[in-house]
Amino acid sequence: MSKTENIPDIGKHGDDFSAMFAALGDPTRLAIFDRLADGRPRSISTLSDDADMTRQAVTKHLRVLEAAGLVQNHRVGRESQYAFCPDQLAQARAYLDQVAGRWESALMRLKSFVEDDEE
Amino acid sequence: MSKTENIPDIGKHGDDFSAMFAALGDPTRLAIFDRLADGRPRSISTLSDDADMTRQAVTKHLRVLEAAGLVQNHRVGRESQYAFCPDQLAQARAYLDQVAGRWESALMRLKSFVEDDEE
DNA sequence: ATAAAGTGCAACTTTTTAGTTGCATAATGA
DNA sequence: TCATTATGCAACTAAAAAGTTGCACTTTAT
Repeated sequence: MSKTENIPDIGKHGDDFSAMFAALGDPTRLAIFDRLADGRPRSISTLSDDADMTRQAVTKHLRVLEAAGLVQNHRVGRESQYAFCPDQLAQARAYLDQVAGRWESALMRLKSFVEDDEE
Repeated sequence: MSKTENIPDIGKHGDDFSAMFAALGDPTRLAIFDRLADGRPRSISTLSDDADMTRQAVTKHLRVLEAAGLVQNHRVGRESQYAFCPDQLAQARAYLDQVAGRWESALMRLKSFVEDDEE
């Protein structure tokens, strides 16, 4: 286990993001999340209607999304409404932007290196 | 299975994104991906050095990332170099932006609805 | 009051994923 | 040449995830 290379600070914050990506990493969950992006809260039954699986399965998916902070739940009467929650989405976007930014910077450095080499 | 509500076109493209998110949804893989964002290709051994798991495990993770189009592999001599691949990352960002956009639009509509109601 | 709708909990099976080990093979350096 | 380094393949174990079923409970509508 040589520690020669610089070790990125993943593990400090990287795990958090991976949990959120994991929540989105299931087609059913991503579909639910995508659907809730119109702002309208929906009950579990409503969300289960279009899914080709049990209500219980959908419930589990919703709890995974909730645990990841991607949706919010509040009970109204006998039904529990799940609603889109934009905060974590913003976090995910910020993270991906940051990664893309590092990549761009690396490209720039490589470009200027090549240019320096050519003159 | 009532089809009263409008069904989003997830499944047409949503599954693709979920596969990519799933690839990023593991802390080890996200760490590798994050690390490769500096543009420097690295061999499997190099990437295994800092990981607290077997080289084979890292290899599997790299193949998952490769299958998702997040990294590229090419063999040089006896070692196989894995490099950052920005295309899919851009796709992911675009998708999240689109979702966030839909959410924003929904907020706007709600806002103007409330304003209309108040006057 | 009572049936129906919406949900929750718990136990269970099945499938996938993460990780390991052992062995074989190609490329490199002394 | 021969040891070393880097990798690939296959079989395996262990753990997590996905999904099911059955039953109980609360809320709503008739």
